[in-house]
Amino acid sequence: MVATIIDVAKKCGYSKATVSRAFASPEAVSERAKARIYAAANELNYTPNPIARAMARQKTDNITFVIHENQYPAILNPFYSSALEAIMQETMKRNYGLFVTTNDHVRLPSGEVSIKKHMDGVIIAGQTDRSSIESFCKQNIPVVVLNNLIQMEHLPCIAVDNYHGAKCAAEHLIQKGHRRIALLEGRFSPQIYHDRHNGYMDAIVSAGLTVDPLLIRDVDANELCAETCAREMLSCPERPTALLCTNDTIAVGAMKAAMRMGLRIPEDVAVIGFDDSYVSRVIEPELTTVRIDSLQMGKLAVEMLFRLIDGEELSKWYIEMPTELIVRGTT
Amino acid sequence: MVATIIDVAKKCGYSKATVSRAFASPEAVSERAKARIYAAANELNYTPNPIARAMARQKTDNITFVIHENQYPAILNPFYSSALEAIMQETMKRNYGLFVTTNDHVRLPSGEVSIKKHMDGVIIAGQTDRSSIESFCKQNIPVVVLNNLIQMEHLPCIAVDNYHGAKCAAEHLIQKGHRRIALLEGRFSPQIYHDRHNGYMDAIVSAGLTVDPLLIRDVDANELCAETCAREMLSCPERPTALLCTNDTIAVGAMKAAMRMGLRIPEDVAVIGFDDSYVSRVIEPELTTVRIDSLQMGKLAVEMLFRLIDGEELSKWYIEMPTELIVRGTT
DNA sequence: ATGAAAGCGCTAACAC
DNA sequence: GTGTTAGCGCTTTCAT
Repeated sequence: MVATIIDVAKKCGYSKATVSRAFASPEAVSERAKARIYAAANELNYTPNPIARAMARQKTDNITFVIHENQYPAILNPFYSSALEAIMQETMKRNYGLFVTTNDHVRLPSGEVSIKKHMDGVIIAGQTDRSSIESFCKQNIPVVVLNNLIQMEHLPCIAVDNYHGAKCAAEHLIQKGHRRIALLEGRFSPQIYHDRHNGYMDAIVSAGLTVDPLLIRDVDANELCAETCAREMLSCPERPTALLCTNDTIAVGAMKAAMRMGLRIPEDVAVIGFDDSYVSRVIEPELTTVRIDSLQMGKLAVEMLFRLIDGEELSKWYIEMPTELIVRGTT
Repeated sequence: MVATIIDVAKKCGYSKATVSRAFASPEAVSERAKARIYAAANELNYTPNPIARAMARQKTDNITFVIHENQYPAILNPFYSSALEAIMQETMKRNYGLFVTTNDHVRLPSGEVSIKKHMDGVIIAGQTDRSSIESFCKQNIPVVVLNNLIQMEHLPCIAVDNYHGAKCAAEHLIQKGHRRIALLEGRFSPQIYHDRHNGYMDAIVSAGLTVDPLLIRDVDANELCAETCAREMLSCPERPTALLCTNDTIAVGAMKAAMRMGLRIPEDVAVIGFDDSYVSRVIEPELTTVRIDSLQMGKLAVEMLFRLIDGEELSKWYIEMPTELIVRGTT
């Protein structure tokens, strides 16, 4: 049906070995041969079959980005989408293919799970389980973990200095004169949750302010839930004058609550977000937020992964991304 | 290094055919054999190699989503990201793999371009070139085109009723009493551009209003450009009282211009967007916009593609998605 | 520079 | 229900 290397070989009179070389390592083939081979290939609409190539070379030239489904949405995820954008660009640059998947496993009839492995390497976004990573290791597939720190021998991780980010944000509010600073914290992975929580706590305590448990609330990281929560807090007699939110989506919800209650931002209530995702500059006034360079994070992940794929050594197995407070209009 | 089907066969005493069946069609294998085979497989950390499987079956169980790089950003694209989200979910449901790529071609040493084909089918988002589609056809790879109508025999396309959407939006503004309605149009593909343009024009003309060329402006579809453009228009002595924008990003830029000039929305100036993308509900007041069900669009694309992959007939080659005006706070 | 031949790991007739 | 065998389309020694 579709032309194969044999068809081309027959048509041009060279062996399939030479045809193969003409495509895979053209410098090893004479000009004369190449001319004939390419001509024959064009006539037959022949293009090399990458599956067969992968089979013979034991290499697919693909990598996979996995974002587990509990982190829904996957593509529309406000945090991971920009990391993925960068991963995509970098992967394309190297002429690799990119799989994107929420379920890196497939259930075998044996009841066991088996990883899908059309790929030479994997980037795992955030939450995952050790067994998942172990599966990849057993199949000798390099893994890089993005936005999560998993203690495992020779497992490259890129995480974020969340503690510092949250601390700076709280300090900024304190310095602006706020004394009742609420914390709306998303139910993220324990690691991230605690680091941001502790950053806030330490800033409050260091400043000699009292920690009011009523001002600390867990929320689901969506606008509606955040809005409801913020509205409740802002309705209290002793309402907070600032809302520190552990991601931008929560911050947007909080802003909506304030605006809809007729409060002015930042005069009546200040808001800070986290991540510096695209929403932070959509809302007006634009959101003061803790910036994480997630594009750079994605880029670093790809670079580490390709080093591993190429069999090189990694200078470090753990990278901590810095955070930086970006002051915009909501403080 | 990594265990193969042969290792398992040796270890458990069955032939590799039976081992293969135990994984690919377990119902054809006795319980006794399966028990032994799975046990051996587990000990060896064996999992079937999908490349070899694809090679033998001539089927990869993968599809590809291609969004050409001129439509940058790819993942962060406000329109295509939600279609991709749906495509992803649907694809995972069927236990297929999903490639995402901006360059579906790879340059061959022959100077020709060759498509990457680890996949059984392709969804192309928006702009593309005929030759790209023809390449896929020549390799017998089914293609579905999303958000673009390309006249080609047996080429499934899913596009949008842009004319109707723009017309409704303009009519809504007219009905609200607006007489100076500006049009900020993004430089999209000619098809989309013209349909939205004509929808606006027809509504204006039908209402007996005069078309003021000063009120019609092309813009790049980003916030900054839109804000600049809107600011200029709103600074004119005879400023428009409504801004019809051909996507939500432009509308957000326009809203920022108005807000920063101290104009109230919708009292002083009304704004309408297009797409009903995530930004429409981030901005406050929330944006009146023309809804396109892009999740559904993605879902339909996947369904059509799988029909083709499964060798079934398509009842129709062209689907036009309806549009619907969603009235929120900006009108 | 080119060719012959042995895989790569699996599936799918076909036979028993 | 299980085994035998012939591929799937390419790469890669090893010769020449």
